[in-house]
Amino acid sequence: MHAHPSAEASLQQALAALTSHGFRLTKPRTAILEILTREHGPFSAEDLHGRLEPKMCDLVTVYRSLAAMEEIALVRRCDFGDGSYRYEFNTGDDHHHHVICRVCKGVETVHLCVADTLERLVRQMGYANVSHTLELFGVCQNCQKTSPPRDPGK
Amino acid sequence: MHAHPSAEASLQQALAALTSHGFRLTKPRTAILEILTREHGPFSAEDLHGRLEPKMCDLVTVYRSLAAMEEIALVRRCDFGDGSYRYEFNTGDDHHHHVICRVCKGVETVHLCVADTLERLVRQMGYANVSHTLELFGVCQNCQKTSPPRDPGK
DNA sequence: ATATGTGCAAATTCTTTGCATTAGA
DNA sequence: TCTAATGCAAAGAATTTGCACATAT
Repeated sequence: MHAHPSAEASLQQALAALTSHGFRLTKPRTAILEILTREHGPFSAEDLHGRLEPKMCDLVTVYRSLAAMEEIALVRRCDFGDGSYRYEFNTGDDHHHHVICRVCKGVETVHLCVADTLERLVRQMGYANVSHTLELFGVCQNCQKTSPPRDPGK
Repeated sequence: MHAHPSAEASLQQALAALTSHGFRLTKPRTAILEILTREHGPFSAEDLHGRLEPKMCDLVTVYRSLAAMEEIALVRRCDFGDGSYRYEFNTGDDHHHHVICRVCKGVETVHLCVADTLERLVRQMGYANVSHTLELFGVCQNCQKTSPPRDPGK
């Protein structure tokens, strides 16, 4: 049972990327990447910190590690608009988006992106280096059952 | 020279909406709505506060006013992922998105949305009450001229 | 050996809250 | 009048920074 096509391969690749960029291979960084390559997430810094072995490292180190990894595009930082960031391993090839349940905060992945049209339009407007963020929100099936469909909510 | 088709009309409508929802018509609220209906923004709370007459009100009041207005859908809160929120008047009828320049932080509006396809897909996945956020980022023409196209950016 | 990484504490930034005072309706 | 709105100060939450100590290369 493997979470990803090749979690192990991704991990090795990621570790190599770290060193090739002049970053040192430390226990916390390795541990963080192990989690990120095995489970899709995305995880908040605190989530991640909680999943690490008890005395692995300080929360600050998680933040700093993630910052380093984002710098070299090993991780993507997601913003679900709830005041904290989530991080996920950046496989590079699969551009995808998330559906976040407003109730249980669960996250599913949508492997379809339609923003290319928009990006093209924006390039035509004269912008360079165009990118985008797109997140979807809703109430998942489970949560619909649990609480009757009230709250037309935000 | 009018910024919007009918800034004045929007303002009156907005003020009416406030009272009809049991909110009182105060100077700060009126002033904030004047700005929001005249200029598209979106503005951060501090932007707005800076545009108000010197002693109009405290920044806290701007936050509280915007919260009230968002509650009754008079304003939309945007998240550009830079750690602060921007607010814009919600005309209701024009679903649009923004292009944010990474360099000068300027904002343009894109009157085209392609996320309907995605929303439909997500509904098919079983989600109710589906919505989305979509923001575009790039480097505007001006900023491309100013500084040579370095920084492949975030 | 030596620069990079880490822990701990404190600073920052944006936003929200508590409470006494002021002012709409 | 009488409740809702405001100002000021302080609390909160997430993230970042400073600095002495520890550690990967």
